[in-house]
Amino acid sequence: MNKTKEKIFNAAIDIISQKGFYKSTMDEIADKAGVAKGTLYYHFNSKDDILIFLIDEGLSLLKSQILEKINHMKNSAEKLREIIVVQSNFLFKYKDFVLILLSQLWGKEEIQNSFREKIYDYLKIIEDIIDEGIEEKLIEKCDKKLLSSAFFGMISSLIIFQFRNNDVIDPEHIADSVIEYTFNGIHYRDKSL
Amino acid sequence: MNKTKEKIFNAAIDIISQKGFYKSTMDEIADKAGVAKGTLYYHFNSKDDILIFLIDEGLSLLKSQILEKINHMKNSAEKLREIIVVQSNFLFKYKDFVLILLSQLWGKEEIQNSFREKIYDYLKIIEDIIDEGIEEKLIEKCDKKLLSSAFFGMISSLIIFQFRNNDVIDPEHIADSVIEYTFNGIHYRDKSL
Amino acid sequence: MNKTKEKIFNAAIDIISQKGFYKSTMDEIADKAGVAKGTLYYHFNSKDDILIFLIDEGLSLLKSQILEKINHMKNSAEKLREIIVVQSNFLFKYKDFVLILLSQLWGKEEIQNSFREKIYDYLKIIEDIIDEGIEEKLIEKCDKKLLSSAFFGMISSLIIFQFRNNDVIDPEHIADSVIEYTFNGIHYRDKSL
Amino acid sequence: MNKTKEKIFNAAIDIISQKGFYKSTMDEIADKAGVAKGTLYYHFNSKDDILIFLIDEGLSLLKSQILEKINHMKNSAEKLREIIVVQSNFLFKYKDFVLILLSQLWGKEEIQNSFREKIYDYLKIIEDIIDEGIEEKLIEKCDKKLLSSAFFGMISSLIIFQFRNNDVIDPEHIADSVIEYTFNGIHYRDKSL
DNA sequence: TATGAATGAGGATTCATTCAT
DNA sequence: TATGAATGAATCCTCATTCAT
Repeated sequence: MNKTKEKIFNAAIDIISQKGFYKSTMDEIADKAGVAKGTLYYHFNSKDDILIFLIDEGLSLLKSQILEKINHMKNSAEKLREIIVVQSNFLFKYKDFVLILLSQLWGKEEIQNSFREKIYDYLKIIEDIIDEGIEEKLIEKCDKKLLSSAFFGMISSLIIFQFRNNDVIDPEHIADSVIEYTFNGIHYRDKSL
Repeated sequence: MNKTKEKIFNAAIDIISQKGFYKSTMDEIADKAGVAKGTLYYHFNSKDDILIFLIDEGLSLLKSQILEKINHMKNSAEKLREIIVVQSNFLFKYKDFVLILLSQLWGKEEIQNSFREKIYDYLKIIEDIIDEGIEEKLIEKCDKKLLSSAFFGMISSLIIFQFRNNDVIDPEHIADSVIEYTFNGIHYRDKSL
Repeated sequence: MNKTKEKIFNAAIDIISQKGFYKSTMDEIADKAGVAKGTLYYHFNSKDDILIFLIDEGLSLLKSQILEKINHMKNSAEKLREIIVVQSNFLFKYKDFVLILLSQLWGKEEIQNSFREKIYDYLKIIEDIIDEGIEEKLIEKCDKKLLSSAFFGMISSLIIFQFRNNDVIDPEHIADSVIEYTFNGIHYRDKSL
Repeated sequence: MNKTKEKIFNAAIDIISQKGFYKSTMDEIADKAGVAKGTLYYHFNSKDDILIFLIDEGLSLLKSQILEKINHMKNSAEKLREIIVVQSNFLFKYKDFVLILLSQLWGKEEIQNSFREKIYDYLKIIEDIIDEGIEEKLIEKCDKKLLSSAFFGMISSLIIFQFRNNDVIDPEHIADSVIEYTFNGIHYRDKSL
């Protein structure tokens, strides 16, 4: 990504997360990037193209961060814990990107189908780990597709929690809570025994 | 809601869930509803106004369905189970509405803030039950705001799971799995003992 | 004019003078009049028709007020003086009507041509008096059509003066000044002689 | 003003004077200007903005014409005469502009208030000269604000006279008559003495 | 006489995209 | 590579008018 394209990339994240994809205009993005509108079309084929590029870059980053971390781990439960941590941190570091992504997952149009396909690729990573965990008897038998969806939705929607609390929350706390919740559930267990 | 307004309401749900709010046009909605474009504006102030009305009606329905069910329940764990069941069923029965709702939760504009406020109201119901459950020692101590967000996100995102499986899924199965997951977590427990 | 029509008439004057004819809507006029929109169409054929009725009624009133006053006057200079007084007072008493009238005199469309024709009828009254005055050697020979136009424009535009001074002006003072100006001009005359 | 903006400017004057501001459409103006509708919005923010630009340009031109002429005059009576001449000629040369201006002076909306403010600026020029004239004992003491309004209205409304006579009038004749009328009034004076 | 729900033609405005420079 | 003036299809919204009651 050269200098100009990067300026556009950052401006697009900024503007689109602020106003939503459809309410963002090429003018605004160009303005924010400090380039002429025509320049956008030199680097991207269309407005949709910018969005696709954004999503691809963001998801690639998330995937690579996760794979890098869990690469040399052996224990699948540990891997899942790490994914929760990485995804939580990613949520806060790249909040604007995540907002754009989440706003695009619910449509029935072709472009949104393609975004969901990319999410499925990501979920596959999680599913594979769940599989491992089941095999290793670290994780209960379960519907792994269902679980990975739930897993993804649970963490992502925490961004709503973040809105509600005006951004003053601690990613560590979130990750810990989600790990506890995910592994042990909310059922009360008498610890006095 | 009179006859005409209801025709518009149904057409709007249909069109907007299909194409997304911003790609839906007033012409299409009017066409689908079988009324003239001007009639839309006789019953609603603006396109936004239709969306707001949709969200309000949908969330009211969900809330009333849940409150009706848990009204005469005593056990808070039972109540949470019921909420999972109702919300899961709602997800499948009113999939189109849920898609519209989910697509609107991630923006920073005033209208989306207002939608999130309405979600918070809904989450309050869940939080109160969690509180009860903690008091009754049926549920572990936890961050209830965080948990209710996670809870909502987990169930909602199952709609992605549904997309992935081309709609051939069983709401019962989903509800059961989510209940199991939520209460006991995914940690393997040796049942041979 | 029956009760309902009068309510509409007054509401129309009010709304149209406030927002201008084209920015006024039938809804607003009906609202202000306290009747249903359909009722407007029972009493008038169209929006234009309301405007025409307004102008006709207003100009008739002005004409009748003037004719009543100058009817038994003999001296044409006195008559002109009286016209200035009446027209000045009319300007302040029926300011809203005058504003509507003045806003309509400058177009090239058929309806505005018709309004100007009505103004010409009014100017004829003045011209005839000027004629008398010239014959009686009370008024200098002049282009009476030009003069009556100037005369009308001069008084009417005083409404601009009124705007500028936030309505706190004295019609008497205006009438006196215009009379003095009209008859003697602004040329300095040495009164010490 | 660049080439395209000038084309729009001329087209707007033409169309708006013909049909009135509110009955003129952006389509018509674009057509007449020989540009696409979007081009109008590249050069102006809105339809109102075109009107404001028109009024500003026209009044600037009138002011500069007058100031240029009276700049090196000493005698204030001469200056007033010159203003009458210039304004009369302007009336005929830029009849379309004057019609647009006059149609906009009578409303109570913000935009019309702003137009009147601009007229007040113009009237100030006249007032100052009246002041000078009074000081130099060339003009009788009078209410200069009232007089400048009357003065403006008198000349402007001659456009009605022009309508009435189907445009076949002589600006020279008008200017002469108005000068005579303004300075000496219409009172008969026995010249045989 | 009076109502007000429904209409639909009309108009202002937006904005992604193009292209000559 | 980069620009920005120009485009015009698309879209929201307005509002005078109609008509069944």
